[in-house]
Amino acid sequence: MPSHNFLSESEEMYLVTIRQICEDCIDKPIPIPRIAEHLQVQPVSVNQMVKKLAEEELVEYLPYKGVELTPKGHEISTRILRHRRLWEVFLVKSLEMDLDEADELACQFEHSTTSDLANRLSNFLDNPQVCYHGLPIYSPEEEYETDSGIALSHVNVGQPFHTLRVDTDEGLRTFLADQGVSPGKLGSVLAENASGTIILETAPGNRVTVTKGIAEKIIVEEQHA
Amino acid sequence: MPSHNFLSESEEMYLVTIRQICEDCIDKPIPIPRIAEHLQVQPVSVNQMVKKLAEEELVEYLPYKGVELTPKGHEISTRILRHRRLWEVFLVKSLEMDLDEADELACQFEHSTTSDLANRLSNFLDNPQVCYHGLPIYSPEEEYETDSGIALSHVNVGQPFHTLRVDTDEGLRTFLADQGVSPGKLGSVLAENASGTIILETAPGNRVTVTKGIAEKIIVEEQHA
DNA sequence: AGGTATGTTTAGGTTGACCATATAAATTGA
DNA sequence: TCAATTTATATGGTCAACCTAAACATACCT
Repeated sequence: MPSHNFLSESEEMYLVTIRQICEDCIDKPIPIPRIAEHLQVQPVSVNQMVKKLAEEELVEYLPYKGVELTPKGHEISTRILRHRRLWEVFLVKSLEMDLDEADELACQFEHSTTSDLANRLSNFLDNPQVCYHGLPIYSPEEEYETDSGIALSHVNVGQPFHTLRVDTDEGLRTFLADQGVSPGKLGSVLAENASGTIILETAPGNRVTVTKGIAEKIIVEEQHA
Repeated sequence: MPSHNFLSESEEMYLVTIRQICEDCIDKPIPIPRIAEHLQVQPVSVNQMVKKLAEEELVEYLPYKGVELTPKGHEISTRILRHRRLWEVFLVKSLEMDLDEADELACQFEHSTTSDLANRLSNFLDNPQVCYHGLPIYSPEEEYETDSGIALSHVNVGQPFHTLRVDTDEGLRTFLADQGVSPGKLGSVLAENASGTIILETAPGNRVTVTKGIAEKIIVEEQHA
């Protein structure tokens, strides 16, 4: 039986954790031990919680394989991440907090944040598209984003694009964000060699070279007209 | 034995509830059933929690009489109320939320708010002195406020003053706030009759008449030179 | 002073989120 | 293919915060 839709803080944390591991590494079913590690909790506990979430149809669980978010679970985690990142931006931008402290607090606030509050906050902050980690702040509509993006490795030379996601680890993401490759930003493909290495231009005169491997993790949308 | 000083959300709620009943009505020891009523909880539960709080030396419990905050308890509840009211002001002033919704949310946020965050928030809001209910936003120093105020009923005719607190029920407090009698606001005593009824001036030409009973609940500080 | 209403405590139960330990099952790789 | 490793589950325990029901103590009023 489904849907009270009253999730505990704990349930919410599990959902976003699963979602974030997903964002980081693409390989679809997330094994339970990885979740345990992220949450600093014993695998047993994750197992129990995953069962509960599966009953509520927020995740699908394939024993010995791992866990995947259902559309419902995806939608909820998207909303929570939106809330978290909006708070992060507020705390850093308006209150000039440390990014680390801001993250910790945002992580608390996200659970008591209603959609209405999030919208007001977004509006107050001039609708930021990206948080201070370069991760996207989803808009309320795209709650189950149909993911129209394609990998940068499949973009033709000369094609302008804007970045949707950067599905890499934190370090690389930060590096790329510094180079102008982060959600919302524009760029174009200048050249590509036989081995798949790609040269981008992210701003006039600012060029970035990435390997094929990395280009596969950069999800973009082609820019037309 | 005392002082981890890690209070659960629940413990914090009990402390501020006791504090607020206190703010509202002055009669010192708060009976357990009143706390239960405020928190919409069974008296048994309050009893248990009060015992725990007493062990932590945050309240003093006199069976069949009631509960009083210790200085430590007072300090903590003051800090929490400061946090709550700052959030309330932010949500209403900056995000234009409904006062009711703002209160509900502020009530959640207060528990994850550090003093540092509160100070930044206060600063961001231009250090407001009063929340939208006309209740004071304590400053971090006066954590155990030595309560220098005197009752308005003891102020001499002609004496200017500023209001510190209005220890009445919500309805009356709102009425008085509308008339210019709320924390931080100035006024002076124009006249007093034999039965103790007092006439105030809160702004040029704006007069308010209050009974002796009410004047006893309005705590002010005399304004000199 | 005594009896009732009110307040307090005891005892036992529930739920949510975690834990440890032990056993069972599946995957992996030599 | 079979042992070694990894992963899952079953069982039972803790702790916090609540609950009900019933027993008990006190206060207050006549």
